[in-house]
Amino acid sequence: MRSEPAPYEEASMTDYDQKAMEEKWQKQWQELKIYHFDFASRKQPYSIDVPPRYASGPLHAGHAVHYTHIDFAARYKRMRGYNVFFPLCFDVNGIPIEERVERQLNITRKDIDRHEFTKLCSEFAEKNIATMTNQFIRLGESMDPSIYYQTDAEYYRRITQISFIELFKKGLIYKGEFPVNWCPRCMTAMADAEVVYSDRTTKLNTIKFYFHKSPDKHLLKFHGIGKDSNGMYIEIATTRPEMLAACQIVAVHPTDERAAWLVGQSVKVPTVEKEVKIVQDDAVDPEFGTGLVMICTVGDKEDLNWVFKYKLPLEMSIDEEGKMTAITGKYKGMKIEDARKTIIQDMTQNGLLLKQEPLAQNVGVCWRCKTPVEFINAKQWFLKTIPFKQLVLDTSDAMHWYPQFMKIRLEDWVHSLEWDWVISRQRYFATPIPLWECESCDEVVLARPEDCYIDPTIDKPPVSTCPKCGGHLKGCEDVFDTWMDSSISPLFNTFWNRDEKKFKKLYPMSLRAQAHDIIRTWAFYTILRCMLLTDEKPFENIMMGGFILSEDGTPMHASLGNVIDPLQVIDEYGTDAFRCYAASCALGEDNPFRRKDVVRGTKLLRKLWNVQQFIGNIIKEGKPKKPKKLQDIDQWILTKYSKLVNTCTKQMDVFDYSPAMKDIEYFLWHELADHYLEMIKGSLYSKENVESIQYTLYTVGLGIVKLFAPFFPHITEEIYYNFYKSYEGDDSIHLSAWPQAILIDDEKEQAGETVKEYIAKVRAWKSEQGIALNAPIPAIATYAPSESIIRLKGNGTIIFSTLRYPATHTFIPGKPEIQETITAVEPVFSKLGPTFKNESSTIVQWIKTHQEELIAKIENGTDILISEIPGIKTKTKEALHKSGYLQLKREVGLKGKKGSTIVSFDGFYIELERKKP
RNA sequence: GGGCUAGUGGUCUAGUUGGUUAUGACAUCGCUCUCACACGGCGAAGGCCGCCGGUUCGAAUCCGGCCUAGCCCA
Repeated sequence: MRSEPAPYEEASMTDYDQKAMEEKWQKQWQELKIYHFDFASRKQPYSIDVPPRYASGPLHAGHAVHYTHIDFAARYKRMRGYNVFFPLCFDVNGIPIEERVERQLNITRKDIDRHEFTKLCSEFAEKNIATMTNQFIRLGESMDPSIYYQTDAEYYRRITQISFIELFKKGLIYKGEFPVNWCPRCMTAMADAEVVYSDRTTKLNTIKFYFHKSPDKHLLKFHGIGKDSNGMYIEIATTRPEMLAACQIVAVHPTDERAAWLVGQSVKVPTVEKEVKIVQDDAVDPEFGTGLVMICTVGDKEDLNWVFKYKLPLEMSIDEEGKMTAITGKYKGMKIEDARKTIIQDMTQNGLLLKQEPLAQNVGVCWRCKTPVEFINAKQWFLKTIPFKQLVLDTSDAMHWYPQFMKIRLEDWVHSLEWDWVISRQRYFATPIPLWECESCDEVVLARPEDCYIDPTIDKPPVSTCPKCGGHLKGCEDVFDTWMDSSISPLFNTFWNRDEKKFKKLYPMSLRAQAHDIIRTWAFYTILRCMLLTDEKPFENIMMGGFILSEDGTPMHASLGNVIDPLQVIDEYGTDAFRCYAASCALGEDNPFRRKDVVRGTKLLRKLWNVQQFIGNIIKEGKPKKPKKLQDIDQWILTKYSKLVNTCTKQMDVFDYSPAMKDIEYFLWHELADHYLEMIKGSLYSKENVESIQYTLYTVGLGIVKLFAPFFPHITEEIYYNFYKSYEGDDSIHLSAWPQAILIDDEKEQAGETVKEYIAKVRAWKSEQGIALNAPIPAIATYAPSESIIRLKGNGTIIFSTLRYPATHTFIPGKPEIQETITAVEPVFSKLGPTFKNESSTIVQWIKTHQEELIAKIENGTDILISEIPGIKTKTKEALHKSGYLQLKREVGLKGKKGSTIVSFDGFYIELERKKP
């Protein structure tokens, strides 16, 4: 059981039902189609390359926050007068969907007809799309369904295929070999997602590798080096002795004491006629086995990294049936397990095996049959990537990254690239690769672009036989990596290859929004593909969302049961409140889900609602006109408001939502509600300066609703309809113009601040004294420096009515005749430090320990020369107090004039009639 | 193992051209129903700013090392 505040429905507030209100607007916005991108518009487009949501399941809170961040941008830009392109879209191709379908139905894709299977995948995805479309609406996202797309539709796959054909014609596509995860039992290639990990115990075998040329005997003092009648050898521990034939290299850690002697030597691989070199490498774990590692192609993923680092040949010791290949010599054709047993027997007989010990191991196995996964070589299609590293880096430099540091991740990734992009998959549910191959001569026949979308497993090639040798043409059964589809989203969105006019208008797109986990995929591949096809960057700005973790700070995982359903949160607190949490997440940073911030959102919304009720009541007679003269306090709040508009606009421009919302919130809650509204109430009830106040309240009230509109679309729309729409005329606040600064007057702002502080201090004092805030105060006079008195006098009405001062109260420049005592003397560090450097700590120490002496001297009007302080060598004639090295803390004695009491706050002294006993 | 990011009262969080007295929220404890809001207002208590070292007169802030967490490493 959670103990939580009562749901908002039970709130005692009248006319405020967030849930009903949100439903009402969600429905109405759909009917009014207010988020429609208008191709005919003359407004400048702001186009957003939205992440097409992957259709493998419903949205969780993390997705909800990401899309909400994008929605903030869309709504803000709409109010700034842009024609916003914000498509509703889904990514549908790919392995994860295949995998979910297989698991759900407990089948493999090979169990049924290929096209039957893709149909099941499609149906599965459609259900999720329907669910998510509804989720987007409930989240208040302003996506436009009229520019909808999904990546598995023929209209989209067609563009994927055409883009491939163009790249092929440019000579950027080639066929090569590449290792894939392979289940030897199911005889199928596997995605990483299909590999599960399982703990099992295996045997670690320590094997002799003889030196090619026996080195110096002193090496024998090191561990892992031995000698027998056949010569000197190194000891290597391995769990996969059957892979010895594929051994390419032996590695040792560079800090290993043996490294200097071993690196560069050659050793003989047991059981096969082969010599390999010893190298040093950081990735070796010196603690594992003997600290010497044999690197095979390809035992595991780590081996693959070494293969590319040292450019080793891709030799395979295991074939697709899980049998040993020809390179293993006498073990050829054996099953893996049998080969391992036999080779161990052989090595034992030949004295090559030193020891065998049990080892707990975490191995990758096929999720279905639990057979350990192997790597085998498969024919794959590649897109040339390595030659374009610099092109991608230059392009990323030409874009604005938010936050900036995310660009470093892309750069790191690009620098670490070792091989080209494998774009083919041995899969079904994805875009078919649009080509045929000759069964006799391997000639490739491409599809004609005008024939796309095309499925070579069904459709006929453009020519009936191989143009080269007349052989039979076989349709390509491989499909594209899903990133081949999604990495052309900017091209699809902008009508590339379909409508040159629209393309020119929309490309490059204004904004790419995505999360940081797919920088190396989506961001990288998009930049690469789009540059290769258009020679221009795909977008101007890229905004990178962080990760949303579960409430305890761990990542959300279905298996951990900690996935947060945004709709549940919305059901409980409302969409606008959820969006308050979303806004509180800084861009690019990982954030745990904070229920408290949602609850806080409900409070903020309520405050906004209440303030607007108050304002609405005051402006109900009509749209106030700008009066000839605005009272000071109105100019003060208008200046504050204008400055808020300026900072907030700057923040929204760079997606700094969290500080923007905080600033608006602070203004609303404190400056406007706590101070301004309280200050003007008195005038309002006594009908003074009403026009000035009405104008100010209308301007600031409407402005605040507009500033909040991108964050809280529902409540702001409701308030707009209730109080402002009849005067403003825009059909929706979301179609209205973003506010502008209307008055910046620093002098009036200062005056207002003085009055605000004065009133706040007196109100706080009343509260402390237990005096009701609306009770009169017997204040006789206020003393303050003359510039403060001028400011206070200029706002006399406000002060008298707010604080309920008697009409006889007067403002007097200067100080009253009171007893003022110095209570403490403090050093001014920022002045002492730079002047006296090393000696400043001595001075500070002395000040702290000689308080009474100092206070006495200062009160007498004398001072202390710095040179008088013991231990000070600096020659200076400066005095501590007069030269400004001290700050005095004063207290006002309560003994004022007869019959009165003095209260003081910094700089103000208020003389009060003494309470009658 | 590598890259990036974060580590601040019980919980969450703001805070970089270095200035000694670190922001706010939630929770806790006082006081207070005042004509938009008691789901409000006023106030109090609560911190070796992850750890260690360095630079500096002075470090949450700059530098180095370490620990912990998140994402990515085809």
